[in-house]
Amino acid sequence: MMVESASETIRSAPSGQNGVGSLSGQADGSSGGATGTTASGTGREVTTGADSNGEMSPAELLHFQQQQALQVARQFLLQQASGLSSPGNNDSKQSASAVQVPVSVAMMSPQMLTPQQMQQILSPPQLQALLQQQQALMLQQLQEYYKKQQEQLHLQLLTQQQAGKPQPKEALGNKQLAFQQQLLQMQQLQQQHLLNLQRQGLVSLQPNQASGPLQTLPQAAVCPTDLPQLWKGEGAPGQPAEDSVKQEGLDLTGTAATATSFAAPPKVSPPLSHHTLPNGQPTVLTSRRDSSSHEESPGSHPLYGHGECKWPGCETLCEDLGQFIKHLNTEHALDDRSTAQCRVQMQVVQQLEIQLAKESERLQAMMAHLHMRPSEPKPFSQPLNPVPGSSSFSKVTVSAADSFPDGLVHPPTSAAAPVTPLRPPGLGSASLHGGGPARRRSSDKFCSPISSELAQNHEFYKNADVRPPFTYASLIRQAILETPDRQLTLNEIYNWFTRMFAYFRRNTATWKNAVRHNLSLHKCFVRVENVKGAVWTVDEREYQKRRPPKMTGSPTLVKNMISGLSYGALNASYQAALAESSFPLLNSPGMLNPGSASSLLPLSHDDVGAPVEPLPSNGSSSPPRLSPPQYSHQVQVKEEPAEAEEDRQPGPSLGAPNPSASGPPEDRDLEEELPGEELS
DNA sequence: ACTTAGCTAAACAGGG
DNA sequence: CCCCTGTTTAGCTAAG
Repeated sequence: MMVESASETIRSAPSGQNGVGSLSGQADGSSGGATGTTASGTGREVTTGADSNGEMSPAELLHFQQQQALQVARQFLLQQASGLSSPGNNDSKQSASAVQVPVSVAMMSPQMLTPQQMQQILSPPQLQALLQQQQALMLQQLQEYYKKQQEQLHLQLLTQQQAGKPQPKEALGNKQLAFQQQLLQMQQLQQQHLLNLQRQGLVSLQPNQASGPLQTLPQAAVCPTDLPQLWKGEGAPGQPAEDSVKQEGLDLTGTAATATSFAAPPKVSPPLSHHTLPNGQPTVLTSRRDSSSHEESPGSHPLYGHGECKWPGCETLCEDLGQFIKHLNTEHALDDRSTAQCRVQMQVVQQLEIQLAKESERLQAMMAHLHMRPSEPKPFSQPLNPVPGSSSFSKVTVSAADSFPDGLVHPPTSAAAPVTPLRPPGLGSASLHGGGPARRRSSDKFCSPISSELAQNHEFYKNADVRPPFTYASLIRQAILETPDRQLTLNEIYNWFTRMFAYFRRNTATWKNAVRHNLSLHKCFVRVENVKGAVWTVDEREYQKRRPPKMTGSPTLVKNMISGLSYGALNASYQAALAESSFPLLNSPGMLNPGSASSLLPLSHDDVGAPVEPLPSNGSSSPPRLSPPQYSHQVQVKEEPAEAEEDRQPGPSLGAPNPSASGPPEDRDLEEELPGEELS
């Protein structure tokens, strides 16, 4: 009894790490604290600084403020540049979790909770590519922006000083006002970054924190209507030109040359995919038209859904599309307000992108830390395809939208808008909800053939401390089936686990116990006495027995899968299915390109939980299915165990290199090590 | 509400 | 005695 309670606590710990269960709660609390302090701390400094210095001369005051602001700005830059290392990981979960992802999500949704999960979804290469882009962009932007700001501030300062004395109080007041505005802008910017940091950084605290600091800002920042002023007229006092300059500074394409002190690592290819949008106006127009023209063709409109207007902050009910259109034209016409809102939205998107970039960066760091092998870098080299911002974190969006201050003009990065299903996590779905311990049952069973997922991401699992979305049983089976003779000693199974998954390099007592437990518990695992000792084999029949019922029948599920998957997912699934058999052979784990996948021949599909396998007959259109019959797969006999299992293996046939009977168990170890998977 | 599957913890036994 | 391997029981959670 006592023990039990103890175990309880213990258990909770690990699960906590997984972080799934506690997504929002935990995230908010912990990370929030950490980041929050920093963030708000800095933010306040600036603010208070300004307030408290009332006694100084105006010029001094300004100077002081300026210095402070700049300092803060620098800090941010630094943080941005180096802060990736921060271990925090919650925030991503949070954002992800909260989201109500659109379509694509259906498939991948669950995954995104943890950063790890997110990573899973996005696939390392994608993340990396994205990350690189974003990171470069971000740095550039920041650099430029801050530089401009500095220039501007100096200019103002100068102006003020020159005119200072003779100037009447009024004038000075105006200038100060203008300056304040600028400062404000800067603060906003900072806030934004803070937000970012918070989000990415770790935990979240998002809600609280995010809103916290922002709220401290003058409402103007948040108020859409005021936004235009900020970017349009903020320079009022004096230099219209400067405004534009400033804006451009943010522009990605902006001359990189400007990058000075921070010499942003020019990594990545240039700012590629982003187009420059000089000002808000054009942008607005563009985005608007775009959205209306491309997505909605039939009777729908991207801004219209569930009978209401989805314009940010507007939830006006509209009975039909026509009415909505009317509403759109009247309420959201091209005016300052709409423009401002649009800009805010742009920022939201950008923030998301930045966040994604950060998460990616973190992933990269994690992988690096885990000795990602050199081969990994591949992704980097081809940062080309601008992975469409897979910004499906709606939660973030929401909060951001609400509170986002303005201050920057960014390219719309249209990419982010259309949430494109990055990768069919057909597999990943499992762990999605899988909170802590892996309640991945569903995925395991239906949608993700373990081998396929592994094939695609084994590199990832190998290096990232992410719990694989499969049950122990399926993993064990996979381990066994992967070997030529389809049998493994317990110790070999352990080795496989640790070799294949970074996750299983920790908490060994726990998972080993689980492995043993599973071996004993499930009939599908047959222990065979061997000369050398005992080995474990898989009784496919038994194994299949236990899972069939699941999704076979559920048409809805299948449907969902299909629809949710979209072609991309489908591809993946299909690929996965194909890949299954040839797991070891797969090489490009992280990437999914159908093309290559198709090249693989479906040897057999052993897989696991394969969704469809059990009931091929169900007429439903199951995407991935391969010909059912052949799943005889390679399980061929092992040397002596002629146990029950072999009934069904038809024949060695297909590609399985069958070592067949001859393999001395002893060697297994060796063999096992090298086989394909390692080689990849 | 109930059942099932899966995970974790732990006790226990046998063998080396 | 310790460790490893297996087996078994129990509690808990998520999902159906």
